[in-house]
Amino acid sequence: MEMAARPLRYSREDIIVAAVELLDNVGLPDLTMRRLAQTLNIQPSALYWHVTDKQTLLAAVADRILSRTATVPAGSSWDGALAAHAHAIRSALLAYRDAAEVVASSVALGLGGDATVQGLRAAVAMGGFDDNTTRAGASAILHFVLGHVWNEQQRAHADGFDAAAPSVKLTPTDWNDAAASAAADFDFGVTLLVSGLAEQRHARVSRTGA
Amino acid sequence: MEMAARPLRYSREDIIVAAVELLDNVGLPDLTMRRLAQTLNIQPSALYWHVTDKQTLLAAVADRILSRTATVPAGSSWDGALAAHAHAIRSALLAYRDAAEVVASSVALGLGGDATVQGLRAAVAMGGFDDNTTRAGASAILHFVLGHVWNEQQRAHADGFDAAAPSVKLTPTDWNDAAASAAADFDFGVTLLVSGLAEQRHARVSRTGA
DNA sequence: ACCTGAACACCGTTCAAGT
DNA sequence: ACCTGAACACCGTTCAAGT
Repeated sequence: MEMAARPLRYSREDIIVAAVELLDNVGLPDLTMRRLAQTLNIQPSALYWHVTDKQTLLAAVADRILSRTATVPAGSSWDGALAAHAHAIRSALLAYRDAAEVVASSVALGLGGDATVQGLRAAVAMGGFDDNTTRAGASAILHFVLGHVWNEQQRAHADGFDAAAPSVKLTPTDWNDAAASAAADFDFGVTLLVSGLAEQRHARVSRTGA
Repeated sequence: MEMAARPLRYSREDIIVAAVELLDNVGLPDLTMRRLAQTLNIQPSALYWHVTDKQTLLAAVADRILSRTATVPAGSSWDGALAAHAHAIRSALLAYRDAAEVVASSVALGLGGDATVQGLRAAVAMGGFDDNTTRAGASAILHFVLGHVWNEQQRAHADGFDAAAPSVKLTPTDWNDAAASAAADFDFGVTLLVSGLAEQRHARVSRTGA
């Protein structure tokens, strides 16, 4: 029901910001080019002056959602920095509806999340690992983070408005428990990967290029 | 160009099998209800007598793709069984185009992959971990596997038919190298999680329910 | 530089009706 | 029990044309 008059002209940035907002309001399945155009009071075709296609727009949306997670907290241990980074990514994703799915898709397509990957690698590299280990370790962490939060957000949406399994009816108290155990499970997964990496460091297994 | 006459009547199983085959042939974006109906020589609406909607069909497709990975190899160590299971899931996914994306979506939706999750948990449980650790550990592994193979399959498709980054032109030799290093990275990720779990076992950290 | 208008080639899903 | 025919309410994208 937004009736604010539109500016005479939009920038590409405006389109991306509006897309992030629409994503958060209606979810990924309803984030369509036509609906986005509608909220901006322009024709659908006008969007294609600013972005080449929907996939590219979604990649830009993903990068914007992740934009505050690129910096590595300096002056701490590599394992602490890595865990902190993983948690920062989770927080950024939880801030927008369906964000994990959008980011996971863009990352899989190789279109987004580049700065975030760099940040994770930087944290791993602090541990003095070789390049291959750094790359593989960072991407293992990223995959876990995206998969976990994707599940988390999907369950939240299902429990919020769906019948799901009619046998288990969730009360607000259960909802808090679910959120707490999701956070605990996330932390556990991160710990698993970080300590696995630490173990690798101790074992000094050679992992030089293919 | 299949011109084989269709049977008088299809079963739900026939629909699922045809969907898996179509997925492998044309990929997920082109796996539409209308196109599936076309390959079966029936009207699109006829599909809805067999399945309630596309989401449910895709969940059934996911379960079928994973169907040969549910059993735990008996008589080995828990960590060996777990790693073997992870590799079995990867193999099953690599057998069909875009399989990782289909399975990841179904798992996130909570609609499929149940038997596979049970199998992973059974392997972890062999290590004598408590229920929470078993659940969280198994799902961490599954998230990594799905994320990794999703990337792997997406890159394979991009390199096969796309311009991608015109700066790097991939030769068949590079293609082999890429496949080998993908396998190595996968194995490394699995090792990270398994050894992280082993470490947890040694440390005997209490992780009783929320 | 930025947008409109109109079209193209599609989607998933429902539902009465047929056999 | 299984399928047809026809419709509904949408999609993403292109492209000439306007300002």
